[in-house]
Amino acid sequence: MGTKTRTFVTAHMVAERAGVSRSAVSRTFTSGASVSEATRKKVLEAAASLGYHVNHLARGLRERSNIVCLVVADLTTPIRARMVDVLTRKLQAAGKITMVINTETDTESVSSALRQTLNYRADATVVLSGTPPASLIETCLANGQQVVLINRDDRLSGSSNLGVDNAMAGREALFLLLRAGCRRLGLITSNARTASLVERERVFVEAATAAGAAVTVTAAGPTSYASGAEAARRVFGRSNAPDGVFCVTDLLALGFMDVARIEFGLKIPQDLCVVGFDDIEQAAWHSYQLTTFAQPLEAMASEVVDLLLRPEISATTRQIVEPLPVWRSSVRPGKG
Amino acid sequence: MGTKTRTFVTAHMVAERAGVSRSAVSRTFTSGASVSEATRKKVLEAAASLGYHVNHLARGLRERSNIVCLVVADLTTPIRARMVDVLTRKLQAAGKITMVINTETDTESVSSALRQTLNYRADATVVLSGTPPASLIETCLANGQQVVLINRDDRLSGSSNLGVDNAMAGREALFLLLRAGCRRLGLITSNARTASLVERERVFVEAATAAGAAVTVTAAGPTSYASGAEAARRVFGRSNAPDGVFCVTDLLALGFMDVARIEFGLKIPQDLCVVGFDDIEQAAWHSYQLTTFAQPLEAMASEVVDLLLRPEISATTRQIVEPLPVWRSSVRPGKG
DNA sequence: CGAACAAATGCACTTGTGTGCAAGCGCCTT
DNA sequence: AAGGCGCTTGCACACAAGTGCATTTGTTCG
Repeated sequence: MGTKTRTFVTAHMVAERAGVSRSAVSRTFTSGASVSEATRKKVLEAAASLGYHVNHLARGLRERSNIVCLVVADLTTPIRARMVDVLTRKLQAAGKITMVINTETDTESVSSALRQTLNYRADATVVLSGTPPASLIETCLANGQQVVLINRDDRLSGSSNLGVDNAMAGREALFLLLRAGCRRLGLITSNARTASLVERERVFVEAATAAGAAVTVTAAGPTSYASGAEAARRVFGRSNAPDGVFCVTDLLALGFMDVARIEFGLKIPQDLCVVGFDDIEQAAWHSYQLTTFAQPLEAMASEVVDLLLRPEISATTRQIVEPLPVWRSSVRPGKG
Repeated sequence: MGTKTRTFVTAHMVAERAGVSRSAVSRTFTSGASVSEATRKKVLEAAASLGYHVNHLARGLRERSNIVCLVVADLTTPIRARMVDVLTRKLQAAGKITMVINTETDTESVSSALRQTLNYRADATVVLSGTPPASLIETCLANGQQVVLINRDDRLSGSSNLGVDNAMAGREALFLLLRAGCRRLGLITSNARTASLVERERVFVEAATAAGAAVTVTAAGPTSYASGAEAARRVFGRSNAPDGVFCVTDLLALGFMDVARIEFGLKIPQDLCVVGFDDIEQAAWHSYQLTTFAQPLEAMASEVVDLLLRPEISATTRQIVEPLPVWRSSVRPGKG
């Protein structure tokens, strides 16, 4: 039976109703504070009847806000959606609340996102997309805010960095394709020159040329299914088409596979082997069965939470986690 | 050159640095307040050199917090990810910041999410998943908070409700299948008895029996690709298998299609017609080309923002938007 | 029964901001 | 030149919490 307040219930109102001081109300909701069982009960009753909820904004004025900001672009992408999902879950379990700032990947968008982060006194900012300018990271740190960059350029100082071992994936992808007997290699990437994508490309190409295999690199647009499809049209429209490709992203791989099979009648893995990266849900679908590398999202999220809970030791860390190879049937098994 | 503060910069520090009163600083960052150009400039310089950012938490003590909470489950689902994407975008454009609370669909999880919402003095809560108890909605409203339910049960009073016309989709799906010449109909749903899913099922089955067509209903698990796949195994393992199915969700449809084609060798749409709902990105992929209904997410998000900007007229509204049929090639075209 | 000690309570201050009110200041007009 | 008017500016309060310190209350032991 809440009386029509039309405004938020305050501790003061609860105190009045319960016939105690406001301090008593505050202590009732603070663990470890000294309140008698009798007043505690009175307060809880009054609070329940009024529908009182502690104002975390006011609490955040004196102590930590318990707010963590997630700066992210391309939220609809399966891998990003999963990152946000896992992170929000783990952060909630650690008593934090998540603010999501949906941005573009350009510097200006990311910068304004970071400023929002400061406006809301977030304990920490986790950047999943885009690359913030070093000066702004500096400002965040100067304000006592932690900054964690995930799969970003690792040369940014001051912040904590967390990323998967892209070099390992590049080498391993090459190994899988060579073992399958592929001789004309292709690398499919996007024209978003993210540090992670560039690294996977670089290592793959370097390792291939070192092994004496030629690689043609194709980038047909942003990191998407459509770009993978378009890349396939370009690649198979030319002579000397590849018989084994490494797509730096699963989304690219799936678009590439669809066009290769449907428009060019190729059989996978008989005529063409494909390796992806991310292990998005769709890679496991019956139509694709894509061999790829899984980002250990759970472990990465736990690592982030760990960093946040020990603010001290986090200065300029660089954590690298190993991607997990997932063998499916888009690559021929090695002989023997 | 920020001095190492290790704590957030306050308006007081800026005032000291600029040699003015704290009020002057506050007014500088409040549009429409009266400040001379000279002091304004001094303040802005001091603020920039210290890296000052207005504390929105403190501001939120007096006025609206500009925080909007999104309560959502199954965030990795493509349709949910898109909803969150579109909503965060529109809310940001309207000057709001989004808090995401990732919950399960059970009542207890949703309830605790709603309480968090109150704790952070959110101006409004938007519920995308699960169904909160009416009493808690009442509490939110009594606290002056708006509640918007999207695609939820519309019998919940007090809140604003927003949803797509599920009945229309059910009827139209039946029409498409009958026109394609399908005679043995199937309905694939999940065992998550969401109001939307139940409604689509109900209308489809009722309209079918009214038209003299038999329908077998199959639910093989939660709303997912795997459940759709499992449903196909059950349906085609029996005699009298359907030649036209309406899957209440695209994800179910895609799993169903994959198993029908790959494990049972059926051709779509020659042997089997499939209609989905949601128009997720994957429905448009070359492997599927699924005929489905698009949720007008942009329009729905705009509607939500509209509701938030006019708090008065929002009491107990029920807005229904029309889903948009998307014809692809998983259903045979009608003759003629 | 009184003293000593522990628990509970309230006062007042703190956090960072916005703003009403009154005072200060300068400029224009009569 | 003096009054008036308008633009600035600072003081003080409000917002909603947590907490140190002093005070009150209650209990137990001598």
